[in-house]
Amino acid sequence: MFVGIDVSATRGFDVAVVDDDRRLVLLAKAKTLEATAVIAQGLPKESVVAVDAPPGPSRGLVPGGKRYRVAEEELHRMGVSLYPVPPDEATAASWMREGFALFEVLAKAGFPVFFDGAARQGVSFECYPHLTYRTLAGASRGSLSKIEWSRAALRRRVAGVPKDATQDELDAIAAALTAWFFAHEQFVGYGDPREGVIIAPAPDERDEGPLAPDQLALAIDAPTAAILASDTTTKETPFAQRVLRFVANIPPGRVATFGDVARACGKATGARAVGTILAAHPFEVPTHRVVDANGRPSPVYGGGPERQLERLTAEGVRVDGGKVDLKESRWRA
DNA sequence: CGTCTGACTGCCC
DNA sequence: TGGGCAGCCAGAC
Repeated sequence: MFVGIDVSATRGFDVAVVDDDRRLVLLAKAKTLEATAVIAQGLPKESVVAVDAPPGPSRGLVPGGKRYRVAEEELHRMGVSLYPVPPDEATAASWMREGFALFEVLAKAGFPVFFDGAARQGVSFECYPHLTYRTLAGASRGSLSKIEWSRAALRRRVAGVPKDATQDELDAIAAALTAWFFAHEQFVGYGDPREGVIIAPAPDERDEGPLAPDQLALAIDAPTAAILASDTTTKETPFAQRVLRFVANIPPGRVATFGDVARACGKATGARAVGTILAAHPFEVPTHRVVDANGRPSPVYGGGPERQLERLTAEGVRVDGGKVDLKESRWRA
């Protein structure tokens, strides 16, 4: 089985499983690391697990005392940006720390991290869905929204992708697909093996896509399936999920405007709706990192706008005259 | 369903 | 610089 896991610090783990014919056989959300561990333990030994998160901190191998990883350096040179992993675990973003923990769980379940050498089964590795999409759909996203672009990249590569899949789910499927390419010796790795590599597909030119017609079937043992079934509620709409995922990924010390979030989530004029969604999830994502187009905090932020600015100040954001310096602190994903 | 409201924006004074 | 205002989208009846 080829397994993909999308990690979110606040909303748990999305898990996708693809079989050898590239049919999606399982798509579910596990809210906790423990639930994910149960899934991992139920996997066949010869599975390959791809995770959208780093396995460990930077080892400082980039010349010049840089703090990020070699993989980030290499991808940056290719025009692919990703949030850098710091050398010290304590300052890593919470979703990164979830990733570190997940890789430990996977190792215990019989899937140690792959560092280099020939592809083999019974391993886990880091992937980056954005990079996978880029390889499969082309570098330019054009006028497509992120989710449309993601879906286009997976079309004809994986059978059985639900029409209403969220971005989290698509990312998990992209990870599972990356595991498939890895196991079929069609992959490239970025980074230094001593530190950890990011794996991306390198599709064979003769690649003809999934071999079987669309169909969904559970191929996991019953106890695991039962746990998944009880843990699969996703009440948010796809747009709301994208918004929450995006905001969850704004790093400490950076901010985004409501309009930035709306644009990144595929609805350029949906800034107001972003506010609606954040208001409904005040504790699940770092909403203090979202400010208006002038850099001002929300008048109705829990605890007051001053509290929001305090939190930002504590993260190192410069605040002046009741507003943040957007030029300096704005985050571009 | 239709209608209303809001952690928004850009544009016009 | 700042207030008014129309347009916008998701969520709540």
